[in-house]
Amino acid sequence: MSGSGVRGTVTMHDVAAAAGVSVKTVSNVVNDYPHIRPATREKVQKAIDELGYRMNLSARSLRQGRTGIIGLALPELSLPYFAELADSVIRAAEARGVVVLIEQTGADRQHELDVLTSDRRQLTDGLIFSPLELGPDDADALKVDYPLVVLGERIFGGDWDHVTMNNVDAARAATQHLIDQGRRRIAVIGAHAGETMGSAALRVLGYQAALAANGIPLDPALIVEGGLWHRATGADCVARLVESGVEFDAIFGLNDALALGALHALHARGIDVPDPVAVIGFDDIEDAAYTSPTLSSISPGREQIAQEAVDLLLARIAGGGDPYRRVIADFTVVPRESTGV
Amino acid sequence: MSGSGVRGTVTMHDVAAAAGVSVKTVSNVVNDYPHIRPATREKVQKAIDELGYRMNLSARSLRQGRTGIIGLALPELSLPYFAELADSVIRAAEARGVVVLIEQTGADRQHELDVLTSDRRQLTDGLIFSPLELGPDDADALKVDYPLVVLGERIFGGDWDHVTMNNVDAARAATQHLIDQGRRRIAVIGAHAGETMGSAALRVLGYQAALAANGIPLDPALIVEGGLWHRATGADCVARLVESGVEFDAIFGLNDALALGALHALHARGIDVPDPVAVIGFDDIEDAAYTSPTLSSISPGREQIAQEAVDLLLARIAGGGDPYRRVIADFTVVPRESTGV
DNA sequence: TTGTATGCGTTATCAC
DNA sequence: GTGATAACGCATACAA
Repeated sequence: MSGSGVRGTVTMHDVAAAAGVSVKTVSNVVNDYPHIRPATREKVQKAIDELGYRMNLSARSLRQGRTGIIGLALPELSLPYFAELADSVIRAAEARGVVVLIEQTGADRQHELDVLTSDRRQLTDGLIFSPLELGPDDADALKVDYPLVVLGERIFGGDWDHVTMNNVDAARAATQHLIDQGRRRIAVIGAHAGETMGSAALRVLGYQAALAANGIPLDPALIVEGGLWHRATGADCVARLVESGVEFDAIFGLNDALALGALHALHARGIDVPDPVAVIGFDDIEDAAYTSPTLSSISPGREQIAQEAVDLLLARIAGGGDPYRRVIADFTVVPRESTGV
Repeated sequence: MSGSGVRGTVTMHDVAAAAGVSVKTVSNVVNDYPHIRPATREKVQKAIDELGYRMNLSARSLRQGRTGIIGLALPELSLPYFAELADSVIRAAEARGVVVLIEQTGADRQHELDVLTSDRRQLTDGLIFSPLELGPDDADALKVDYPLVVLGERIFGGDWDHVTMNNVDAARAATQHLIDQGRRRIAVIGAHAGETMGSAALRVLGYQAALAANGIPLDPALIVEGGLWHRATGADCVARLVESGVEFDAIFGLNDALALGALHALHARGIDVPDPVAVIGFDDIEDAAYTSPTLSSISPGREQIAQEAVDLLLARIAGGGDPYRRVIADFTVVPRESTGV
């Protein structure tokens, strides 16, 4: 009866006793230590099976100083892009034998700072961090003493690994796509006024570059501010755009949630898509393929980002003092009905 | 220099030495033990701050037999309903001082079974489990020796806590809502043929009950099978429905993803919503408020489900041998444009 | 109110 | 190739 059904009761000692070996030998077996006599291994395995032994991971963590858990800090899972990113990160982690602890920062600056120094960092071997509010001034806060991989381009050049995409080029490509469809009065929604390094600023830069490359004058009235990149913000941006009376024949949503909100607001006002107004988003979330009309977007290579991030983090955890790396994921333009393709 | 900046190097012993007390006293302070002399507490706190002491959670876990982590097993985060559920669970957990480890089962039966016996269960104090494939025959697999809260109504009457909603009544209300708008030929998409206990079966039951209560004959041709409740499945169901040539003036998507797929497929065929075809979904995901037209749905009290689940699990972890509970969350009908309201 | 000593289950360092 | 034993850092009887 001993231990059967009672959680965590069977220890290596029990297995060792049952198999007539020492605990070290049991440890060797469960850890696939190379030099074990087959007969010994078999004997131990038999005892393990019969007793239903499960390793106590807390004990192992204490001893090794590692938990086998990695942290993933992101704004919120109810934003489809981050839900899909989390999905990919969890899959990548599972394939590599680690599990993922998710923390939501709610796009709150203080919360983003807290997550870096939280007690929970004790529980994880490293952190994949996708900040939304921290900026260049917070670089010091990111100088932490555990393995860290930062997603996005908000903060450059620190002592940590970085996985991002080329926001400028991708936004330029999105804008160029609209221009290629004959659009000249292209509004961009979700801009962040004071920002210089965030995704918003970089994507607006790409937008401006595309206009310039095509000799299209930049009209500041077409750049619409919008804080949180939620659907509601996108709808609100379009409302303000329409009320302002400025003419436009296309909208570039700085992410898909904004673009979805835009589609909704345009529909509510009886403005058809793609004519007279074309719409493109950014992120290529699953929704984009199912809206009416379907939403053109930029696919940021989410799977690649997730895998690179996990690989970099695990390499860092494994202890390489390698130079910090900066991985730039590929993107592609995904044309759909909302841009008339 | 000792330990500063080097992770995990400062222990209770160091703090005790610095403060001139014993480790037990340090332990008392960090655990808010009531009877400590203020002067002592202050002295210890000062040493903690100066040394930058952080408790080693692995050591605590080993000692206490608890990790402070709860597991959440769900099909996949890229399904919006589950992403939003995870969001709510993480918030509820955080408010109660525990963190959440998410595992995706991919709606795969074997994977759902594996998650119940995985090594990872060693890492969590309990599990909130949302199965999609397990059925009544798998009840034995759910007889586990750790705290478990099951979401949904797939498996009844075991020795575990249960949080669900009244699927039958909710589906009846959804159907009744369509009937109230004058619909008589109501198709339902996403049905599961052999199933008797799952959400699909229960919701179809509610659908049938509503028809019967209104004297509307049941036409089997209006019940469309659809395995995975993804958007693509919803689109496919509608395609088959249209091709079958059967007349219909409304569609009840057994979840919102199916309904979104249906909206997409109807739009692609030039069939307007809500006239001639009204559509209602189930789950009330955020998307529903932003589709064109907006999607009527059933709100399942997701926040309530998450909080109840976490509370039940923590109570069970805390050790109550209380009788197993079954919590039924409230639902509401949310009428939007897709049903002509 | 605080200190001492022991053990949680594992891995690692040595011997043998 | 395998065994004895000492940590890992904390919580808790038990003692004082």
